[in-house]
Amino acid sequence: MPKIVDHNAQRSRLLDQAFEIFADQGYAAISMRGLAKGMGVSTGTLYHYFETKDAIFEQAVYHLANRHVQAVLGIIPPEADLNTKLTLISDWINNEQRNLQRSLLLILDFARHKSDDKALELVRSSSNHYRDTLIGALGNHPGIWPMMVGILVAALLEGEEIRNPSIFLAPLIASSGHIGV
Amino acid sequence: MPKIVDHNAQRSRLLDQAFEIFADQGYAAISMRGLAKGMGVSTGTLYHYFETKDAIFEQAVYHLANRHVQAVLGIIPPEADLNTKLTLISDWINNEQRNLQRSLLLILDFARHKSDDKALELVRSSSNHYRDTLIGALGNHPGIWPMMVGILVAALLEGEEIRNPSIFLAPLIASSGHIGV
DNA sequence: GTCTATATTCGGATAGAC
DNA sequence: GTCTATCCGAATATAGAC
Repeated sequence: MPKIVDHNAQRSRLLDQAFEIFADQGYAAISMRGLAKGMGVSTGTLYHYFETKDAIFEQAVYHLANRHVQAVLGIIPPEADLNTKLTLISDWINNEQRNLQRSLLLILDFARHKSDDKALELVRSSSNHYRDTLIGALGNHPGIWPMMVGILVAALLEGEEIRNPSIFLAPLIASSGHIGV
Repeated sequence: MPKIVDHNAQRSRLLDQAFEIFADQGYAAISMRGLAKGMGVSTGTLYHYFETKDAIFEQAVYHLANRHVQAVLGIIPPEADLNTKLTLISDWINNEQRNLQRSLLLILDFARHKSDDKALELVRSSSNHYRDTLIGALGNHPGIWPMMVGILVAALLEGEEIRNPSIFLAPLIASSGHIGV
């Protein structure tokens, strides 16, 4: 009988590593050899688990988006009131800001360099995944998604850490009439 | 007699061209040779006007930031009321969205690849230039800057055009008690 | 033209479950 | 010992720089 490894778990581990490398170096800058070396496997192994370099990238992005989304869903009790949910999400953003910013930069970098239809679809669908999760948790208040994205990017531009994102998010929810007033 | 060209005007023209090329290809991807070729001048000419590739990039970014800022200041009568100013800025964002997004992507791309102190300072100071202009025109309402950035980036992610940014900006101003209510 | 570097392929080596 | 998923890395083909 053949050597058995948990194919899915191994795949998942490879995707995590691939994401780190892509996020550090950018999509175009890293070669399959460099990728394999950085992951401690051979190019052959990489092709055993994935079709192409594009496929690795695509799946790595989705993989991390899914992990993020699951993490948010996991910490938000559906029956909690809006104020509690807002606090929980705000804390989560604080803790995950580096990773969220890295994801965002990687996606934008990818969209910049590869602007064919498939690439744009990847960008759109992974960003929608984040957006829909946020809206699902806090409700569809106008501007909550651009504000969320802007908080992450503005912090990058300032070179500072995000302190308390709920300061900016709360008024948007309040003005829709669900909190305070 | 030496050939006379308006040194400043020529410089300015070169910076505009350089920005377009950097914005299209990214900072790391383009060589001085490629830059010169794309601008239709020799590398010698380039080095006559600028010290290094870094210097060209830095000045090109500042040059465009200045142009944008001056454009905004030019269309906003200081004595206009807040609603009028908001409408004017909103229209301007609509018209300039492509260029604003390109600037933003270029700056983020640069910050990603060169993260030494000088690079971070360039990022910070050019982004502050935009932010202070916005705040100077509309007032320092909490969240107005991240919202502005987020509107631009979220549109990139969705692959859609920005329609009416004032929908998102107005409530922030209103909730500070200067408009409506 | 040469040279370099890339993505992808392929024949074979290895590990480990039976 | 047998069998095969897993893994390797040299080889291939192709593209682009110079």
